[in-house]
Amino acid sequence: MSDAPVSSPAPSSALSGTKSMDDIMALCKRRGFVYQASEIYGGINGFWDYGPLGAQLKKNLREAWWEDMIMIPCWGRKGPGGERVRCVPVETRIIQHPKVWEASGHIAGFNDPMVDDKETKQRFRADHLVGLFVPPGDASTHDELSRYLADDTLVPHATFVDGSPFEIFQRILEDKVLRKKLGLGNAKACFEGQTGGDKALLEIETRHGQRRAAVGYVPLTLLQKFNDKIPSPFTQMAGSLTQPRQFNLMFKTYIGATAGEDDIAYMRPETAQGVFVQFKNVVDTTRVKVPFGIGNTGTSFRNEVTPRNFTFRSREFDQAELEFFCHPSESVEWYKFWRDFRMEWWQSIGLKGENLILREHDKDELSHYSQGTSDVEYRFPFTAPGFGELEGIAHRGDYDLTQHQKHSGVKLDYFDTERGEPLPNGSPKGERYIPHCIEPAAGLDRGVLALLCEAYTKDASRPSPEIMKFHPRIAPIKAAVFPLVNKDGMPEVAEKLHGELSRRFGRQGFIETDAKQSIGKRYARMDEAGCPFCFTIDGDTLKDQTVTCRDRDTGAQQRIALDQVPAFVGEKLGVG
RNA sequence: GCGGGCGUAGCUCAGUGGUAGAGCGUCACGUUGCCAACGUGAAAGUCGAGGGUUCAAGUCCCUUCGCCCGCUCCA
Repeated sequence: MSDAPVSSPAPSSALSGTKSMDDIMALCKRRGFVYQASEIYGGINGFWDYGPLGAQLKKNLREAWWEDMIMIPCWGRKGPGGERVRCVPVETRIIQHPKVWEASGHIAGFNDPMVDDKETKQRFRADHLVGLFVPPGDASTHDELSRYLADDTLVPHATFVDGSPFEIFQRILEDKVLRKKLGLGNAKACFEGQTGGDKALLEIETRHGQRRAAVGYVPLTLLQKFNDKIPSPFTQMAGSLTQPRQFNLMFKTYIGATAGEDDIAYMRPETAQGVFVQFKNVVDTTRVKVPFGIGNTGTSFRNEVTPRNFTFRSREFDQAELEFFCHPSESVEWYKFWRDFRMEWWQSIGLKGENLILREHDKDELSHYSQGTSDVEYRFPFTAPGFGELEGIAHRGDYDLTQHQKHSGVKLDYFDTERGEPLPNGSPKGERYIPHCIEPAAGLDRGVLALLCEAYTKDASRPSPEIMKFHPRIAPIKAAVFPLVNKDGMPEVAEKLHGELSRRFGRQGFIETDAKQSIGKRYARMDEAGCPFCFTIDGDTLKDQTVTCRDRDTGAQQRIALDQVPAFVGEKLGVG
């Protein structure tokens, strides 16, 4: 932490789980952090706006990310190879060629058909439905049974959703009670060695004698044709399942004024693909050398099934993503490097303590192409005692560049002039490869929400019980200047100091001043808004040129020289 | 999409079918001597929206929208 650019506030010991989300939401509205979108029209489900303080808070978070990831990556630290980390930005469009989303897998992956069981009110993904298929005639070979699964002609004898075909297969083998319930006699595994993840073969006894049966995924086409005949996985009764319904998680739009079906485009569900699509241009035009990163920030859209939990699962949200490209042999080292740095970074802006965790995904949780994924997770009041994801750091291998190379027909490999056997003239021969990619992908709106939840503090012993303890670096209001009373020359001194602080720090956040009402009330207002420091001009200021500096978190006061105030603020904000 | 809860001033909430209320906050004026001080005054509401019952609806009924909680979902 010694190279972190700013000093840290006192760690907050309060667990998020003990804070009230209702209180936090009320304060967010009252102080202008978060408003409901389109509120005067009744609001619109899944969308939230930021008020003045929220907008500045989010801007500070985005800029902290930009500074520490792009301009001076990792606070100037060296990467695993001993060189400084190098990153460049791009800014890519929300709307891309529709093929981008075919290549990335989002159009397929974000269109999961769902089925509801009308009896039990349960919903499941249609492609998770596993059936036990008992053919009417004899089907003794793997191929013959497989044909039934692909044929869409055989209605399953029973269905399941909580497991892979192989797991269901094992359950049927081992569970006598289940077999009885399904009207089956003895069962044993057959075709040893041919059982696999997506189908498995059983030898069973039924009323009609010895049969061979298959366990496999129920094809979608079969569900559409026979869904009134397919038994519910929850009751094994037919007739209670709905038709498979598309849940379109991609936002669709139309390009051009005479929009028709040919003009369909999609709003991006993540900013990362913009980087992969421009990878070749960045390499060709900016003299970057692997290893290096490309950062991209901006708005993304997902038609969440159920937007919930304040701004946590909004349908429109901002991301800050870095795609870091490296040689395959160094990728695991870089993955660990970024994983650890990103955790440290969130801690550096105030998410201290046990509410923040780094969670390494289990092997079976990983995408098929990933060699490692970690989440930085925060214990929100609404997830406690569980955690919600703020950022995912994924080892994506060469998956994305390979996909786009395949779909676009454009070569996306990289010629590394510093690798390969030395040539007779001493220079390396060079090596051509598709770089591996490490992706730290942060949610900015979730980050803001975590900062709000972490900052929110209720302290009944204080005259103003609600305090937003933002880290000075991200606090939307940086400082406030008050005349103790609105006379005797104090307002003039306050005005001068306010002007000076505004000139020096007004780019980082608001500098407030207020001469109305009691000093306690003015302090209290700043506590709720999360202003870390208040400077008060009093009678002594006129005599000895000192002011009171009041600390938000403790309420403690110290006197400092009037002309030292800008230096004091600069040091606390880390901008000298 | 299902089930439950809620929706009255900026916030927190009272409100028995019969005049729209309180506290806090906000603003103005006065006062002021370091923690939501005090006094006086003011602004602020289509009672979420639409329809119905009634002489009369914030209150009863129906529909709808939004928020919260639990399911479901989150490549």
